[in-house]
Amino acid sequence: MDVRTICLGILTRGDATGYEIKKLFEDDGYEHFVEASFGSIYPALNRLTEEGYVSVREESQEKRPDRKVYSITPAGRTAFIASLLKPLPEDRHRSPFVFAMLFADLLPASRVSAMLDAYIQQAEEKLAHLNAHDSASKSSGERFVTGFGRTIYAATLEFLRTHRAEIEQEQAAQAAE
Amino acid sequence: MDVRTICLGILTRGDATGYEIKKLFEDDGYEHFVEASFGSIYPALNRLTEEGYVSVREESQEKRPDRKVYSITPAGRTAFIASLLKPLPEDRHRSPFVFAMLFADLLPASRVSAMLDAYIQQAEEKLAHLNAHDSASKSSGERFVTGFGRTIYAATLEFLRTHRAEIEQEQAAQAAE
DNA sequence: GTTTGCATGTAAACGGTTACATGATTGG
DNA sequence: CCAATCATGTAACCGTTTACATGCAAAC
Repeated sequence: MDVRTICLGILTRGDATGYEIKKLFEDDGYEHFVEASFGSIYPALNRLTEEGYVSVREESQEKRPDRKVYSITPAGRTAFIASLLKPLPEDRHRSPFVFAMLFADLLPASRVSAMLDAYIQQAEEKLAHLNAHDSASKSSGERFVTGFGRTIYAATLEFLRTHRAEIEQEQAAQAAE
Repeated sequence: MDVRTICLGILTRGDATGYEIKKLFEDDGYEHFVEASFGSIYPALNRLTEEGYVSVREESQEKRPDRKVYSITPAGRTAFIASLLKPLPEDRHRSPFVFAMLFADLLPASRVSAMLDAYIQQAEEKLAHLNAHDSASKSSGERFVTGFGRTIYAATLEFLRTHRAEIEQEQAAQAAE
């Protein structure tokens, strides 16, 4: 899913600035599934404007920088929905952590434990973040996605806690050689 | 995790050609966590050779194209382990499916159901692929990773099956308006 | 007084994918 | 006969990240 489509999607929920688009994603916990940086959002928004998929109005603010508030146009809405009707690209998961675990036997036991600790802590934080969100005032799609995220993180934590010993013990054996 | 590091990692398990590196990853089910295409593997291998992290020997074969078999050098092994001792980059998950579910209310009910069906089927296939693999003749790290994958796919399927109605019903309500 | 938040943008660099080129063999 | 497997490689293209530039205000 490219940044263009992501921007259009968010704008179907209401007007927003480029800055807000980024914040919205982070606050709502969707950054677990889709990402975008400012360096890609701003150019995407400019291109969408040129193409007529969004419109802009500039707002001057006191004590704050000027902002450009974007609205999706009917053409943009149509294009967005069309993009969801096309076959979706497959998921991509890249996990340096999992890759590293593959080679646990080459690493010092302390490093493996540290990696596990860090990864577990991150998962806990992400889960807490998802739980912190009130499920009220959300569409069913949003509740579904939040629930999905919670399920994945919970399963991840459960697995890591019950199985970490299996690679940590291997380490102990190695070290004792 | 860049392709260079991935190649080095695989070569710690034994010599391989660029072609085999790709196949190994797919067969072992690691493509769920790390990806690499030929277009990135071959240049990576050439660069690693220049840098002295791997060595090559060319093998002429009858009835098959020539192959270049790569071996990791001591320097490569050291560099690989060093890369796993540095702080790991964070996981990246990009799921066009999850993104689309966020906007289920904008789509025809049939499309939402079709997306769910397709995603569930894919998860089933990936899970079956992981289960098909004998856990014998694997390092503890490999068993750990395979188990982790199984857990995630199982949790995914469980969630989707028990919660899909929540977004499909919304659709029904919309359609009835 | 430094960091954080608000706010937009550009440019270079990067890493990677896609498509293409080549070509023999085996299996369906 | 066609598709798949084996096998390597290049080049164009793509989207994105990173770093930088700017600047004020509020919070700590």
